[in-house]
Amino acid sequence: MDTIDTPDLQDDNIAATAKALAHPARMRILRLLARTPGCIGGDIVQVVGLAQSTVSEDLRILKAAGVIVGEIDPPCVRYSLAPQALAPLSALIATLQHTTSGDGCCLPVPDTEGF
Amino acid sequence: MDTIDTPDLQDDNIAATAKALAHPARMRILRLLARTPGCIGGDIVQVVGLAQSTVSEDLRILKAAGVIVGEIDPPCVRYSLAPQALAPLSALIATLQHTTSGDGCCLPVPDTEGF
DNA sequence: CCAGTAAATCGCCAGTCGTCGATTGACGAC
DNA sequence: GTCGTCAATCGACGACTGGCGATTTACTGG
Repeated sequence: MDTIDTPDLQDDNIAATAKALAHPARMRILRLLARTPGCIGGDIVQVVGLAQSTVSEDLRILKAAGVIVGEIDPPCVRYSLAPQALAPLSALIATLQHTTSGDGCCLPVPDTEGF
Repeated sequence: MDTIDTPDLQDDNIAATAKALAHPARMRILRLLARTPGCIGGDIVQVVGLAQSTVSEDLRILKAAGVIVGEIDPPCVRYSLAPQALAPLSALIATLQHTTSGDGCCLPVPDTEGF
């Protein structure tokens, strides 16, 4: 397994992506955006049930991690997923899963590199 | 109150898994274990270059998240990956990545169009 | 028995995170 | 010009995390 030889620069990037996901509220936001691409900030505030400022902060974090994008649509802002940002993390997880197991699902390693 | 989100109680679990990955040192440990299954704690301390107590704490976190297991081999402890713990997180990421593309796997993907 | 090694745990500190209310900024409507 | 709405930002607070050294525990070997 030479494909996983510590390219340390990517580690921080991947860790940042994982950190963006590592919060139930942000995960809810991502799920919501997966179901409803282009929904506006106010809707997200309703769904996650936190203060508007808190949700705005979470959206900022997700935007900074590159996993969502915001399109200004004058009264509001429409958010959507930017799933290509998940590719490095996905590749790492696939590598870890690939080492000793082939269980779970039908596809062994999804090729997320050339997405 | 909320009407359109998933009733999935695994959100906290997935967030905890992501949190365990969301740290460069722990990511290094996982990469090392992918390369060298069954290596002992002392080797991990050498590789990550942090204090023994810090590495032990990171190993505890990874163990608590279920992504590694430790087998006591009396002078030492041998650690290995437990990649099946990554499956829920992997499934979530796959869902997010495939919101608009669809896939032939067993995961139920919400119907969305427009990519 | 005691000594040695490896891992886990403890106590502490500094830094970051999560959350909130309040405020500000942008922009269309009137 | 003024107002209303929505999002972003600010300031503050408590809670948690990451890191370390020091200590304790568990087990083997003499």
